[in-house]
Amino acid sequence: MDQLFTATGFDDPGSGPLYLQLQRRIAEAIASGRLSPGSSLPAERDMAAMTGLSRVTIRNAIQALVASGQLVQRRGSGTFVAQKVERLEQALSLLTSFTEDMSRRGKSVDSQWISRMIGAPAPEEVMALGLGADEHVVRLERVRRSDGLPLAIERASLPTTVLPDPGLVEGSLYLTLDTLGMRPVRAVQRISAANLGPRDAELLGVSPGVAGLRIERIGYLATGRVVEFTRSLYRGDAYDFAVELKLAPEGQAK
Amino acid sequence: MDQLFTATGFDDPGSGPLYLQLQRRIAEAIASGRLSPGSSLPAERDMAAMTGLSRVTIRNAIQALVASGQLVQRRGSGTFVAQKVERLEQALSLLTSFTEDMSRRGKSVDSQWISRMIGAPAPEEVMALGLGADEHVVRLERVRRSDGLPLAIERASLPTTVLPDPGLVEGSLYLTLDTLGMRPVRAVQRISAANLGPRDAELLGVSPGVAGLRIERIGYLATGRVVEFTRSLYRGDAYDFAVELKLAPEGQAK
DNA sequence: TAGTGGTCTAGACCACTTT
DNA sequence: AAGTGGTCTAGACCACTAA
Repeated sequence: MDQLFTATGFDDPGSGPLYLQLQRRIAEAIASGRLSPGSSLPAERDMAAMTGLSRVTIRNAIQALVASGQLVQRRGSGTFVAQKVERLEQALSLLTSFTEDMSRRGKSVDSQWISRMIGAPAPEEVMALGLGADEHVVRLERVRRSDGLPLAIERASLPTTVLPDPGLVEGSLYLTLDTLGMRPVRAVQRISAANLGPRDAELLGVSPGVAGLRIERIGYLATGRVVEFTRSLYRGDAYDFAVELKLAPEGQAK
Repeated sequence: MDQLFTATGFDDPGSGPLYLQLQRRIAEAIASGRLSPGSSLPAERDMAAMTGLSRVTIRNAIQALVASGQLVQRRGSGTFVAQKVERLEQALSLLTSFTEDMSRRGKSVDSQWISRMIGAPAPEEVMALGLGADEHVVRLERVRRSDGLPLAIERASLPTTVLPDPGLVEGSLYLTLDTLGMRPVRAVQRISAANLGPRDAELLGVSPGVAGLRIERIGYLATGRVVEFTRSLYRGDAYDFAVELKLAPEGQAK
């Protein structure tokens, strides 16, 4: 960190904007390990003094690194190199719950409940769950953590006819459904990517704008009845989903 | 747009930072349609004069909307509301190529080649393709577009023993492999989310930092031989991947 | 209380696009 | 040539955290 923030080497003409030059310097220092995870950077005002740049320029350089999750800023405290997050991989070919998936690979799992409630369904929920008039839904909203690290936000909606009481779910949702004879045997998922909003980012402990994996799942019983409608948001830097694809059988091709 | 940028209504105490208040105003105007896709916003200096805020604050408000793809800025030209992008959905259960997938739903497909070359494999490629010593790889890099809109960047690597000449691929890679008797029947994909870097964002016509869907695929012949290693980056706002999951058969459970 | 990041300002010059 | 976004500065006050 000693010669990282010097005034030397900032020659505008060839190397682009100053804030990008500084950003590159810091990114390389992190990648090379010269700045190790958890270590703190100098205060913004100090960096400005050391480099001869203005504080606004310093902030501009830092901003992208915060947005991409490489740095973390805490007001009143400082700027720090983010902890490395081990990237987990989930097989998508099998229908397993978060809890089962994690414990299979020896990770601890816990949930931080945000809300558990019964209410009138939103139009989106009526559609997804195929609800009749005056049917109600149970909503379970929680942050899923593994080894203490927030990995995903899970927002599940189920008809009260499937899950009468949200208090029944403690750990695994699928385990609870199992005991009720309501475990889905089939599910359809839609996967997309989106920048995390401020609220979701805070729940996951990352900066707003970081890329997240958004997954919508509708689970079915063997009878074809819909039992769950779950919207999850995974940290993009912490999760891989693996899928195995097969060629369509000749007769089935369309 | 007439009363969108007035000085009224910016009372700090209750509503948070000024730039967030303005950002919210603009986002709502876009969502409600008062600002329609393609229409231009006033120049930053004009917005500053109209609202009584400084230009820096205006830029701060606009920045997040640009980062999330709702606005587009063009130097020397202006700030515009982004065109709406129809969200496409791809079934992941079947092994199909981009070209086949798109034409099945009646979209035009074209590719913009970035490079087609033969070279020595990178370590990553040796790993994925299971290459021997002095085997070479064909690299195909292109931007995939549908109806003229860039949707994905595709970077494919194949052993020269599978595809001797990159010039053989014009449209669909899988169609070309088909004629060579080298079409994969099975593939494994890994899906994750990442913020797009400046180069990839430019190729896709979005702003750096926008969330993208990253997909790595390894394709196998019936014999088990690896034929392709493809890394793709999809626009997160334009693509959904759909997957159907099934419960593990009892006997196969582990 | 001292130090940190968060916000905000007024003004400046540059690079680019449009006319 | 005029207008636009892109970059940069010096200085200020606020909100939060830590000792």
